Amino acid sequence: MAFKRYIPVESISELTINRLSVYLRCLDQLEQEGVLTVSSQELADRFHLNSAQIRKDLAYFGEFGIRGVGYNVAQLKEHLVNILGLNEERHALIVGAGNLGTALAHYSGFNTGGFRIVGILDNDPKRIGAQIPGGLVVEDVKFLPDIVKERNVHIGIITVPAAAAQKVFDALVEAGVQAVLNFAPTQLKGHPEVKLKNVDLKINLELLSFFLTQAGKLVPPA
Amino acid sequence: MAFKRYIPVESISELTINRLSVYLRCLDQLEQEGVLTVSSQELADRFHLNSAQIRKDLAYFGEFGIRGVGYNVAQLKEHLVNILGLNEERHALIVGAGNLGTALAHYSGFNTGGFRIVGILDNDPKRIGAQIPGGLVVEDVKFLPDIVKERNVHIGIITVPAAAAQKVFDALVEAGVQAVLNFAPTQLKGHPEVKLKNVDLKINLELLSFFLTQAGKLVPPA
DNA sequence: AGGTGTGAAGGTTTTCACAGCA
DNA sequence: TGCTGTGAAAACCTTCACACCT
Repeated sequence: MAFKRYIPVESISELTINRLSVYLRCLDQLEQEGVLTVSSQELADRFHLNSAQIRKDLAYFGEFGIRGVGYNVAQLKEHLVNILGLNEERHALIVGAGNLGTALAHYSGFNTGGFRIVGILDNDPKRIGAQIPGGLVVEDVKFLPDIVKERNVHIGIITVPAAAAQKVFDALVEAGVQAVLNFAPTQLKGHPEVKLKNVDLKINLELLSFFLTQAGKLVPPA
Repeated sequence: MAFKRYIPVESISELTINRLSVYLRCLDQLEQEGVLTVSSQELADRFHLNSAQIRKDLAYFGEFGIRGVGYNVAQLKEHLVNILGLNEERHALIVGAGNLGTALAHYSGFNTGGFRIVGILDNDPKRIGAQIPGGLVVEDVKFLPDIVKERNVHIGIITVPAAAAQKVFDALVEAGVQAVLNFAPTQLKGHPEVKLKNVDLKINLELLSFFLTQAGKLVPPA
């Protein structure tokens, strides 16, 4: 391997990082099937991806393949786990014990593979004390700062209504959380030192609605 | 307005369509505050967007502004609602009555603003018949084709485990559904005539984990 | 004056295509 | 031979900057 100049991680696109997760899912499946080695072309054909893109994405982080052969499935999987930081357990705290927050608290995807929900908070006395399947109990949001420190929370998850989201975000940042996943449909004012990722589920429905409505139509040009 | 050559809707980026939804949220908020008129610059400042991008996104669909003034909030909102097809009610069917599916069935974001969940299906006898808050009852997935036709389902929502997702997707397509939102963490083989949108919630957590792990680190260059 | 609509410039991401290595 | 890793090209997306209109 030739000498390499190093670049900061911030210069890698989120699109690339998201695809690493996708590759990880694919490798999981191949491993379960007992496949030991896979080429970028096989991966691409099997999972409807682009082989050059796979190789480029991986090349940001090292040289993991063997020319003429491909990638060792187990090894590449481990590399991806390390790159994504999934080797150490991440603690997440949910704020907002409505439908979505409650569902995420016992959603298997959020309690496996390196992640654990360590608490769920609300400000509504009717919700505080409620049992969540999986063992959690809804706690009062006023304890947020203590909980973040005591339970070593890395990631905050906002599932409160839009109007309350900014206050919750500020409180999470103030308490020292480094990363936040926001499900509230509102544009939060960002603290630059905290990584914020917005997920508006309804946007996806609206996108589908757009295609249902507009299919085959013509619109003015750019 | 000058003559315009028309372009197919397919040539407009999903990124643009997603931003239309964001603009709609912003306009909702401005309308609630009683703001009647807004310029692209004001919108951008207020919600941390880019004014040129707002104007370009809107320009795909027509000329909605008044030079020297800006946009009429109520009018622009109505234009966006029409563009996104939210003026007519969209029927969605959830397949998979686990945590996530159940939560989405009574998630307010999925039962307002043009959308209505008209059913939730599962293949597990222990779940079939269960009451969902909001009035739905879990039904047997074997009735999927009939339900799609009888209830005029436009959008399928897949919340089954990854291993079952492809079969559910094929069944939805077979039944005549035109658009599908897939929450299962797997790469579905697409039927080209059906719009498929994947949402893997865990990918977002993994992205945050990546930034927590890699913050400030250096990696080999592209 | 003031803000839209839009060509053109600039930046980013994807894809191509092949040198080089196992 | 066969596949990786990677410059170069192509495609795509964002931002600039200003002509034009109200």
